[in-house]
Amino acid sequence: MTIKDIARMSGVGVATVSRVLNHHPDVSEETRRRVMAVVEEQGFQPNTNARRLKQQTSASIAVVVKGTMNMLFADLVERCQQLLQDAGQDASVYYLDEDDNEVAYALRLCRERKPLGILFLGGDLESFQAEFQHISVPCVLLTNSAGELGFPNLSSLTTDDEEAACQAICYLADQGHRRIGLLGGNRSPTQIGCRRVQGCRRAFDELSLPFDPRWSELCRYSFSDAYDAAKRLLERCPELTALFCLSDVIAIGAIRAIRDLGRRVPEDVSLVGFDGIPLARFVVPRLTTVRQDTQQLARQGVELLLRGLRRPCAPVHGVVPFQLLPGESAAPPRT
Amino acid sequence: MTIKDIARMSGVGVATVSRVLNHHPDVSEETRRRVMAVVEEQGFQPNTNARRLKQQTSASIAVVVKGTMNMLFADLVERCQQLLQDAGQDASVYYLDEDDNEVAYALRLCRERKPLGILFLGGDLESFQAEFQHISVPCVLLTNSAGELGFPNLSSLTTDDEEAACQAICYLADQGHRRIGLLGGNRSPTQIGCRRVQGCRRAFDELSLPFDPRWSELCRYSFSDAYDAAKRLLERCPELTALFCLSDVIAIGAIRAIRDLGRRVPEDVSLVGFDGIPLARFVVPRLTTVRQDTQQLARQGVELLLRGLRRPCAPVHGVVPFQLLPGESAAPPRT
DNA sequence: CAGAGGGCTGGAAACGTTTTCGGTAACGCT
DNA sequence: AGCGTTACCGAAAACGTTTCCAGCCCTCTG
Repeated sequence: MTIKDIARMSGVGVATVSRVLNHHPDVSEETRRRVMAVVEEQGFQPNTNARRLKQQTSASIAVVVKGTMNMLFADLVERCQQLLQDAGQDASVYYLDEDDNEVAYALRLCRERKPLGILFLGGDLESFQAEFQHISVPCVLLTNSAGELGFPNLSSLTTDDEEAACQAICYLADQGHRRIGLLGGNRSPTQIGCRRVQGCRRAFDELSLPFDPRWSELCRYSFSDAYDAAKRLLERCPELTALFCLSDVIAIGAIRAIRDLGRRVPEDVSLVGFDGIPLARFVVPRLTTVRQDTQQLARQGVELLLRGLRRPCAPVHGVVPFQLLPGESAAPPRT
Repeated sequence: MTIKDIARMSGVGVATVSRVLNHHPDVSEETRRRVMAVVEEQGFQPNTNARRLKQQTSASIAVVVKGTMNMLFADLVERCQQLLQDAGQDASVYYLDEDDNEVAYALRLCRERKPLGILFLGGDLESFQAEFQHISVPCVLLTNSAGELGFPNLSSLTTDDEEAACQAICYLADQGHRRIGLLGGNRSPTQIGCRRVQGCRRAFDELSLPFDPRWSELCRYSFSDAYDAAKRLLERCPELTALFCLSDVIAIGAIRAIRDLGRRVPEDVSLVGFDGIPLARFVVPRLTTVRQDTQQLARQGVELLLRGLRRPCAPVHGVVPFQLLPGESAAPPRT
């Protein structure tokens, strides 16, 4: 059953059927009705592949998730998918390792699947600008900023990582901590990790706190990597009384490590996380953390992408609010 | 950049390029090399839409995830997506609430998106047989069984929930527990919850353990719902010395509740979870749990679906192995 | 009444593949 | 030399749409 059959059955040309199906204005009301009648009766659905081949698009949105272990994204990807679906868009989700080059991946996607637009969840386009300029569909980057890059088809939405990290450190300092370690940030430090680290530095400076570069350990966003890194860090630097973890997942790995070292949270080591995933309220002890607003992130991000889809428009680089959420994992150090 | 360009650049016909790309045997080694060189150099990727139009195979696989909070699915969906992608299939993921009717949803998907096949992650087709019979594409149901339903286009893969639950209860009984509570199973008990509960009953019978219906509390697969349910259960029945939770997420919510009640895990209340999510090894205390083999589940499930895609074949209803993973959350009760 | 213009329509050319079918060259055999 | 076989290859016909373009008919204007 093709458009041709419909044309024959309703006594019109294929072009007219196509026009009816696409709600094209140039077709008389009477013809439209006649064609639609046949379409309905036959339960005809136009062939998606042919349609897409001709239109040179795949009619779906690609959601590229980088750093899949980060539980923040689980929430985010679900929200985005929901929102896109509500807007009548089909979304294909692609999960990438932290090691993968997301832009190269997206580029391949563009060639193979021809998505209408791309939603990046996490990832760091700054490192891959060269590749990115070959991507021409509208893109939105969530949880990271792409403002300085200045691509006309790229918007971004992020939490103010620097300020949030700064406040987290201040929170710990307020409690009396003076030797604060840093846990997280990729092996090859990403922009996002950098911004948070920078916030920490600013706090250290403002508060005249010491910072020894040895007090920092890089790790991926996974429980087990964080576990190992936390062990290394605390064995190397037992003088630390607090740790700022660049994500909640990392913080949870660290809690386990601290306990396995025979120390306690928060009595011996205080902990502040980042992200505010639902789990943070339920682990023992409850995490003190920076909550990113995933609802805003998803809502505005999808909005931005949809707008770019309708017609090209100037890129937006927004910041969504965060919230320091006190838990039980940070307390004054024992004297 | 099309196959035509590649043909021109490597001085062969389009048919030959196509043959090379499709690993067709009828092409000399020398020509193959020459063509591949150009393909690599240009980073050429054949147009999926054109390919699919010609091959008469359509669009993509729908992955319908029901019960998104269950962290087991986060892992599973990612694995499935990866495997499908490796097989050259595009996967669209759809997240559903536990309240949604997944079959009605899939039906709508079939009308609107025309997926090639459907992979159900979680969900309970038994309740929606009437709707399901209108779905004609090949389907695979993961983590639940659909054997008794006998649909020719529906395969399923599940852990032996009953046996696993039975072993979990035996494990607790071995430690000396005699008053064991049950936590989980949806408000409207799903098939999967039923099977686990049935396993428990069998264990109770075999071990001649008492079971008071008041010792069971239903809840969804979410931290907060589990938290509330655990509180209700333990306040109502303080005599319980152990809880079998129908998922790890529920167990984690329960741990929090138990602590907030001023009791300790495992000293006052022992806990066994279900699923074996990565997090289980990192929470405090480490969860004793039943590990479902997500790798097998995903691999075999995708395999089954792909086979059904190629040509209709008899449905398979498999069982994948599980493993009781001792942690620190279950210990002998204090006398 | 001629011509212009607008509303509808259908034919046909794309879109980028896969695959059939026939053709060429090389080779071995009688 | 003639023939059959084999190994490779290219032209061209699909696949089912969308869209450009040309054409028709009508109405309106001068």
